[in-house]
Amino acid sequence: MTTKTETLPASGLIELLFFAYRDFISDPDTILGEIGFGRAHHRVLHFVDRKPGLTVAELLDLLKITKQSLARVLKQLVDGGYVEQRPGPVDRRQRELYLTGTGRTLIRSLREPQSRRIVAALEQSGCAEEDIARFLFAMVTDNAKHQISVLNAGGRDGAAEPRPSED
Amino acid sequence: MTTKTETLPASGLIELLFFAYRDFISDPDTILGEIGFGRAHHRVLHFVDRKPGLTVAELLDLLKITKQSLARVLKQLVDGGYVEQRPGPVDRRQRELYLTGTGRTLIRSLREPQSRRIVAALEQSGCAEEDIARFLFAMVTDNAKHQISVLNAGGRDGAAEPRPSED
DNA sequence: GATTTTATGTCAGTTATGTTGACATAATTT
DNA sequence: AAATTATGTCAACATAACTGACATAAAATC
Repeated sequence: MTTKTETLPASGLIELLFFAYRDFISDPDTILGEIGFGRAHHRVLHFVDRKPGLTVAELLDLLKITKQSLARVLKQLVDGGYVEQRPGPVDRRQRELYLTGTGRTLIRSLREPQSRRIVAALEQSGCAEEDIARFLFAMVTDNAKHQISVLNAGGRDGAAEPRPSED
Repeated sequence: MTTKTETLPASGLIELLFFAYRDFISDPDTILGEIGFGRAHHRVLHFVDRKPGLTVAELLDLLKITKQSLARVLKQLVDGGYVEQRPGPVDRRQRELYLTGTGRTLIRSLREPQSRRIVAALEQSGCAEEDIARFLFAMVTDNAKHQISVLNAGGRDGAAEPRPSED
């Protein structure tokens, strides 16, 4: 009789996710390192690009970090001319965040290798992007599901975005 | 004419990977936090469990961190009775690493919520585990592909594991 | 109009996890 | 006997997170 080695279902994917995410992140990390930035800057650039004009509070809610943590990287991004702050047109306490041309160039250069890697992986694996998207979407918490929906609904044309209660 | 918004292929997956990995990590993070450990401990526990008896050098190569970084968390894991070190039977300079019963219990409790989340996501998305596995495997670097293969080949029965050059 | 709440910023200290460089020890290899 | 290797350790440092406390200006409420 063999010794029973308890293996949970789908545990192979646990390890694969670790490696995949690590390598997925490494390309932009290299670029960021060269200009003295890190992942924190990357995330800010990403979301400001995804929703131009979003406020500091909205960004904090997406990143799930404290304002003190955000302040440091945001200051560096503003000082470096990657991000612009404008007072909110309706509530002047708010700071709306926008990427500058430089900021847009940087986020594009960070996304490029990631896009390449994903496209290559889709091809190599023969998987459909939609399937992977559905799986990854199903992996996130309900709160994140909602946030992603809002981002994809796109605040481009003033679609009245109802801001539901967030607890 | 509308302003052209450059969007790279598969860029939706970039954001989804960020959210999915963050939420995937959060369950074990909570458990770890309660006993004063972090992700670094998690990773060590995972790989020692995956390949019982692996050496410090092998672990460093999997984690891609320096020995000084590893030393800190490894010491805590050994002192806490989660990991055991035994001199290598053939080369007594090496330290083979093994989980104790406590260590195995802990890594199982960390894997459980992750397994649950993955299983639920597979069901919700209607995706096959094999497809996701193929995609994630395709996402990693060649070096990691090799490491994963070795781990899955399983060093259980003395299969002579050829250790190829690693540069 | 005065008070309270809100959005944001800032100062100071702490923690987790990584880094580099230098050196020590014991065991193996040459 | 000498050199190399596997591991450990000391010290200093960086990044990105954290908590707690307080400041300011604008908006909302009483």
